[in-house]
This record gives sequence, structure tokens and C-alpha cells, in this order.
Amino acid sequence: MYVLIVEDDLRLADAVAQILRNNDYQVDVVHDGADGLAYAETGNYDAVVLDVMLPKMNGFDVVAELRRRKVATPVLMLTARDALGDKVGGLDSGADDYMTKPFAPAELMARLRSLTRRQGEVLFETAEYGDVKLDLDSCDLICGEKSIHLGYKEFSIAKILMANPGRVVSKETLIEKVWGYDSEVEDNNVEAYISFLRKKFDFVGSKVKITTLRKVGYRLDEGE
Amino acid sequence: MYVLIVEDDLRLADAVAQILRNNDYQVDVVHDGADGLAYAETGNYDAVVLDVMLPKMNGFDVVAELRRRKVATPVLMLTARDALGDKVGGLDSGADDYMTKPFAPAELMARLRSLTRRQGEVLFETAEYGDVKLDLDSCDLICGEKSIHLGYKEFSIAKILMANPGRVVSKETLIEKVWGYDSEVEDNNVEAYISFLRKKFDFVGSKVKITTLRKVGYRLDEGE
DNA sequence: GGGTTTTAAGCTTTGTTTCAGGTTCGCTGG
DNA sequence: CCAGCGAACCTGAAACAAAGCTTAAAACCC
Repeated sequence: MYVLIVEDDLRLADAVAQILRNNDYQVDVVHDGADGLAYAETGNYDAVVLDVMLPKMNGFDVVAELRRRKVATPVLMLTARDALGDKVGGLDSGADDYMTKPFAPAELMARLRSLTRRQGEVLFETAEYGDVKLDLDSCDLICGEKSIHLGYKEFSIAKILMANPGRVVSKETLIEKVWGYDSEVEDNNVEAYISFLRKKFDFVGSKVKITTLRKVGYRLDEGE
Repeated sequence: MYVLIVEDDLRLADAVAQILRNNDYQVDVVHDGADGLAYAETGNYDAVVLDVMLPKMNGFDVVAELRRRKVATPVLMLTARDALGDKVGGLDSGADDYMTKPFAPAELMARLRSLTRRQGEVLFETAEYGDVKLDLDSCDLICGEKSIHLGYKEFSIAKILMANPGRVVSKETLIEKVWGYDSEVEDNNVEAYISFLRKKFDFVGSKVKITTLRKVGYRLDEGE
């Protein structure tokens, strides 16, 4: 697997490269938009990690130009946390996914994996993490041959966890997103659902675990 | 930190105010756009949380007018769930970030933090000192390959020490910041935690030491 | 009536506090 | 200068408190 990193912040570029190398990717790094375009254009990469703010040519323009030249390599866009407009712009200009800085290594890997696998698949039909899939139409949890139906609440929680791969999601977040911000639901309710979910993850034989971080929240982890 | 909340839904306004107060912000609340503009215009706030739908003057107009009058206070816009147009409108009119209702307290805090934080501060959500890192999401203490989970109190203390690299932090400061200014906690409690922490620093094989300054406090030191 | 959601209760695990005995440090008076 | 003393500090064990887990049963909702 070959990945191109286009990032002018040397420290970050290095960090990202390191993460990828640790996961058996081959990595090339360049530091400005013009170089990024030139390298990516070769089509030799399985994915490109592309910062938005770059010297010489910004990320949007790089993707746009790539697409204009019929290079279909998947692009993962990096953007500053609070640059909301970037999301729209990024996806419009032809990026395949986007991620806000800061991010967890696990998230980077999850997204890259999904990018390099997804090629041509329909976006958003299923959510994936590790060895499990979530069928967003039928609300089924799938792992290999086995699958099991999830109730609506179970499903919502699973979806939120999977939308935050490798990140901690607080009980509060779950309550507010699943029940609404003015609901009277108790924490114990969430705990009950987490318990249900763990049982079902287990049932389908998944290695994915929901780990608890006391006083903080829950996080999905691939069991090695 | 001073924050102005402009929100006509009294219940929500209250909820938001409460969240912020719990996080050591000073909060003022007003309930319509005209007041919002008048208060924000003073420039006395570090951030403004601004609803879109407001009596007398809507949120967009408030921001636009603020910016026209050269008030640069960061504005976090609140908007109903899928009013997509709001997003564009909000950012166009000069808001710095926007968030859909409902939202989690944690999300509100994260966004506010990112708005009020100076540019160029830590990219990853970690604190670092010497050879150790502190994952601020998962409360893990990391050194090289090894990592260990910290309890909430341990974590808070570690964070404070690392926020004051090479400086002495008194027990009183620690008690006040970790347990609250009116707590009845004894010094020995802090000592116990310092002991726990030293053990964990040791466990991950860090060279960083917590040195004691008798009658004064504690300080982090990189072991040569 | 069957599946889903909520509630409640007892239980397990983990984090927190307290306590007691031991150690170190710095001061003081001989 | 140094022995001895007390205050400050360290740390392990135990008691305690809180957070989370699980399960069963009740309530809910087509």
C-alpha cells in the first residue's frame, strides 16, 4: 500500500508518516501543494492524505485539478478543527473523506482503510469498524457470516460509536444524540444498551470491543 | 474567561450557562438579538454563543453587524438540526463556528475551547513533558510503547503538573484545582496521589521525575 | 402478543480516602 | 560539627465510595 502525504507542518507530517509506517504502509511525504499534485498525478498511490492549508497551491485546488486530470486516487483531506467551511469545500472539490485536526492515530487508520477498500462502493450504505459492519438500512450488525438484528436505540448507539473510530464518546454525547438534549434519560439506560451491544458483538463473534473509560465514556477498539 | 449567551429559549439558555459555569467560565445571558448585539459590542467577552432564531434581530444579522463594527470576538452559532442553509449563512455572515441543536455539553466545551484558544497551540489532544505524553481524551499516560490508564484525579494532577513544566506547583494549588476551592481535603491525600503517579511514571519507564520541594510543592523534572 | 425500551436492584470493579508506621530532611543546641 | 528532634513527607494496606455491569421484570407500543 502506497500513501502520499502532503502536509507543510513538518512535525505533523512526520507523525502521520510514522503512524502509517507502523501499519505497514509505504509512505512518501511532500510539503507543498504543487509537489503534491505532481506526485499524486502519477497515480502510483493507493491514497493521498492532503492538508488544506498548503504553500503554493491549497488542498482544494490540488484535488480539483487531480480530478480534472482523471486521477481517481482516494483523497483524505485534513482540516483545522474549526474551519467548518472546509468540509463542504473539500467534499465539493472531489475529496473522498475529510478529517479534522487533531485526530487519533486509530481514526486516521480507520479512515484510510475504509478509503482504500471502499473504491466504488456506495457511500454510507454501511458503517464499518474492524471486523464488523452495520447495515444502515436493515439495522443489522454483521461480522463474517453471522449477523444479528439491532433495535433502533442499540443501532443508534452503535452507529455513533462507529462514526468515532478509536475516539472516546461520552455518555452525555450518546444521550443527547440518541434521546435528545432535553431528555430525562439516566446513565444507567446507556449502560444497559452498552451491555446489550457487547453481548451482540460477542454473538456475531467480532473481535471489536467496547472499552469503558471510567468517568469519560466509551470507545470502540479492535481486539488485536 | 467571559462568555455571552444569546438565546431566547430560557431552558436551553440556562442549560448552556450551567455547563459553562461548571467549566469555570463567567457567563452573561441575554434573550434577544438586540441585547445580544449591545452586550457583545462591548468587546468584553472571550466568546459569544449565539442562537440563530431570536426575537428582534436574528443571529446572522447580529454577527454581521458585529463584524461591521470591527468586533472580532469569536462567535459560536447555534442552529436547528438540519437547517442546512444556516450553515452557509452563518459562516458567511462572520461566525467562527456553528453547532446544531441538540448538542452534548462535551461538544460545546470542545468547540468553545477551540475558539478561545490561541492559534498554534497543541495540535494533538495531548500534553507532553520530557518523554511522557498525556492523552487528554482517554486519560492515558504514554511513554514510548507503554501506556497506563490514569484515574480522574491522578489525571488532573498530572495535567496540572505538565501545564507548569519545570515550575513548582503547591499542594494548595493542586487541591484547589482538583478538588475545588472549598474542599476539606488533607494534604496527605495529594501526597498519596503523587505517590501513585510516581509509581505509574515508573511503570511506563519514563525518565521524568516528580521532585518534592519541601514546604513548597512539586515540580516535574526530566531525568537527565 | 412480540419485540423494544425503561426501570430497578444487586453485584462487580475501580477509584478515592484514610490511617498508621516509616523515612527523610532541616533545624537547633550542645 | 553533629546528635537528636520534630515537622514534612512517603507509601502500603484497608476501608470506603462511586461508577459501571448485568439481569430480570415492568412498561410501552405497535
